[in-house]
Amino acid sequence: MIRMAPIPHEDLKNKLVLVAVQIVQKEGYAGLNVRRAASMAGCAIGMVYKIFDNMDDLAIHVNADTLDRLNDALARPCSSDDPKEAVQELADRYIIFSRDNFNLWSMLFEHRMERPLPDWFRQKIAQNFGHVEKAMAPLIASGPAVSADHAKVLWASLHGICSLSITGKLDTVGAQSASTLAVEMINNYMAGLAIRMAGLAARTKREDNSNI
Amino acid sequence: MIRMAPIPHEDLKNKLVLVAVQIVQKEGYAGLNVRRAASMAGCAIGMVYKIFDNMDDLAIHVNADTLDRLNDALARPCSSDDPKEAVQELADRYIIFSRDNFNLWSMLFEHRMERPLPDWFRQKIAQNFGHVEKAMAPLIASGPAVSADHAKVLWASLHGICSLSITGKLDTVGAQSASTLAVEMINNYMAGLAIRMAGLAARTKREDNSNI
DNA sequence: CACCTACCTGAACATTGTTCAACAATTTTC
DNA sequence: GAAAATTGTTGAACAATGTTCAGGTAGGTG
Repeated sequence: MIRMAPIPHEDLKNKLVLVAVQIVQKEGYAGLNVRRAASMAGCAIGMVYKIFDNMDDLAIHVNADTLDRLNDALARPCSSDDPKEAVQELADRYIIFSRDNFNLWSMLFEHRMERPLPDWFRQKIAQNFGHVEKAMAPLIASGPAVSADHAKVLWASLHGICSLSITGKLDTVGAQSASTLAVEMINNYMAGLAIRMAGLAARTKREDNSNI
Repeated sequence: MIRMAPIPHEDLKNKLVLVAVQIVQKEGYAGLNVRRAASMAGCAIGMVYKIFDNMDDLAIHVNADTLDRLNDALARPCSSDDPKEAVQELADRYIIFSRDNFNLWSMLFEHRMERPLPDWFRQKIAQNFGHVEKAMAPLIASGPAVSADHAKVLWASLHGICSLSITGKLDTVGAQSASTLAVEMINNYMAGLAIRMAGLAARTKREDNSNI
């Protein structure tokens, strides 16, 4: 029985996630399995189970890495302060990311966990939403709670468009049309939102006046 | 070797899809496997492969059945002729369907095919979109092609909201909030669309006048 | 009745996730 | 320094899956 020199678990964990990401990137989630990850990381099968609860756990860590990368892409400051422009730019970055990292991005949604997502993972999701919230903030009069809801709507919608479009369920072709549809969605949503916000502001103002 | 009386393949095909639907309905896609489907349908494992190319093929047929049911739910006439009301009603039905048929609905998106979707399956998807297109048609001045795009945007967005919400990736709870977010999305999108349509109409009218 | 053909069967194989008894290295004890 | 105890690693072995195909069965044909 040849035995490897013991490696700090933290290092092996990083290595395993790294090779898993490489595998998924190249061949999709279907290409990922214990034996391959173990052999590429240079450890025994059993070690994978010392470090992760199971393959699902490893998969979650791959997804976490993807969310981190996506977060990096969204964290760069937008070129405009205008909410609509900024949101549009973020959407573009999202679409580009989903195209350039198709397999990893797909896995984020393909892979359904039986258990509820761990908290640290949900936080990474929230972090991504945060960028949209921030870009929208100037537009929303009613405070950050409402702003968060609008960000969720926009981001979930964007995801839906991206998802159906790229998986060929929209009878359209490729990321180009995802982009077109996303522009349409954001344009109309933001326009409608602006109108309704203006209406709200006017009503509030009238009420203020009548209170004097 | 006990041998069953020969059954017309069409009948066995229907039976296999039926039991597969039952399995997925009760235990999710993960609970579906050849042996179980075969034993529940009262046939040998090999027969499944005589009738379907592989498990993927069976899965597609389960998904097709789900799309048919969803289509039935959407096909009922809406209680209002107003596009916004009608679309809202369709969205509600969609959300209710996704909640009541969670496992089957999930499978529609969980299950990624390696090959492009067969044409007859894409047609079933298009059929579903058709209901939204029809409901929106009165609103859209520029003809059915554009109307189809708007329907796609709305429907894909709705799917995104539903999907992220129900799978717990929106930090919200359950179908109730999916519904709230969907209402918000449709309200704003339709409002924005109405504005921009009005703008387009006005511009077109001006151009008509200047041509006289 | 003997043969043939078509078709159904399930044992067998390959590939996976997962476990755990055996083993090697290191540390502790005397 | 040797023996024992502890710690940590290994990969064979198990169970569950998708898939195939040699072999068996029933009905048709002469």
